[in-house]
Amino acid sequence: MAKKNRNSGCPVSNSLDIWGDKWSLLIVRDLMYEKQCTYGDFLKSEEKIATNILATKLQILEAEEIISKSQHPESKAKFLYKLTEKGISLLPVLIEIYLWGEQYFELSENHKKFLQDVKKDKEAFLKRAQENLRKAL
Amino acid sequence: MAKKNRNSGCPVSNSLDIWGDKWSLLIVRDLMYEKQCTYGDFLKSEEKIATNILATKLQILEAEEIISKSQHPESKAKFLYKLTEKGISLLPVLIEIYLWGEQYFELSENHKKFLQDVKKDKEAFLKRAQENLRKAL
DNA sequence: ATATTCTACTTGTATTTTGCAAGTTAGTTA
DNA sequence: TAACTAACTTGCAAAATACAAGTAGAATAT
Repeated sequence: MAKKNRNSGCPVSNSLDIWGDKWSLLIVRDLMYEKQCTYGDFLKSEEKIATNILATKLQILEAEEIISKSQHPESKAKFLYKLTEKGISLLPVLIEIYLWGEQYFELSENHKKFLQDVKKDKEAFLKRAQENLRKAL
Repeated sequence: MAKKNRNSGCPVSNSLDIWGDKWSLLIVRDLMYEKQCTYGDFLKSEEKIATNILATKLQILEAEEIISKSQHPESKAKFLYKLTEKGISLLPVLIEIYLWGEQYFELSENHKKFLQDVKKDKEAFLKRAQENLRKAL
């Protein structure tokens, strides 16, 4: 699972090479909400990612230093996944995707509530959320 | 090439179902820069998309009303692809991806210049760029 | 202590998507 | 009217995705 060579010179292309797929940003989304997740937590989320895909994507995101993997303080059988600083800096991207999606899809109540919060003051929300996530680093 | 059923309730998941891949946002990027492109223009861009993939992605993006296809005013052999309003509203997403990528990749000179412009005043840039694209609608 | 369950995966295989190379067809240009 | 261009399509190989089942070590229940 080595890093691919990225030489496009375009930051969009290089970024999409890492997390431009159906699942990576959903993993980041889960970590934005939960701060830290176990393997099982990811499996539980609504979109029902297949376990082998999850394993692969977690490996890639860890290799790219977007997430980190650490021991669970209460069990040797569990691991905790968290966003790194590089992952936390993806929040503005994620929020803009939320805001775009809001315009064109029917949302569930919890997502509506989340966006209400975001839209009150986007910059303030981001700052708050990112600071909050940094505490878990 | 029918639309898939999207019922996740999460706007991120629903959005990624449409354009969560390596190529779709690069097509949007090209249209942000160029305003309107022919099929051949897309093929010329740096990342060298395969022609069958391009055809498929253009179809999907058109079906999702993110881009529109119209006759070229000067030739019956050519078509013009443009961003729709739905596509234009993807610009904030694209810009945040640019800004994220800037932090973690080496950029080419033209992308550096572009970002310098963006960073002077992000909101103003977006408004200007979006208004500019709307003129071509 | 040991059998059962839990947690984080891995493996096998089918399906879908991506990628490359080579057509094809209608419209344009020499 | 022949060559060329533009926008695709087709065929096939390779890779990614998806589903189902299995495994190994740690925790829990008996």
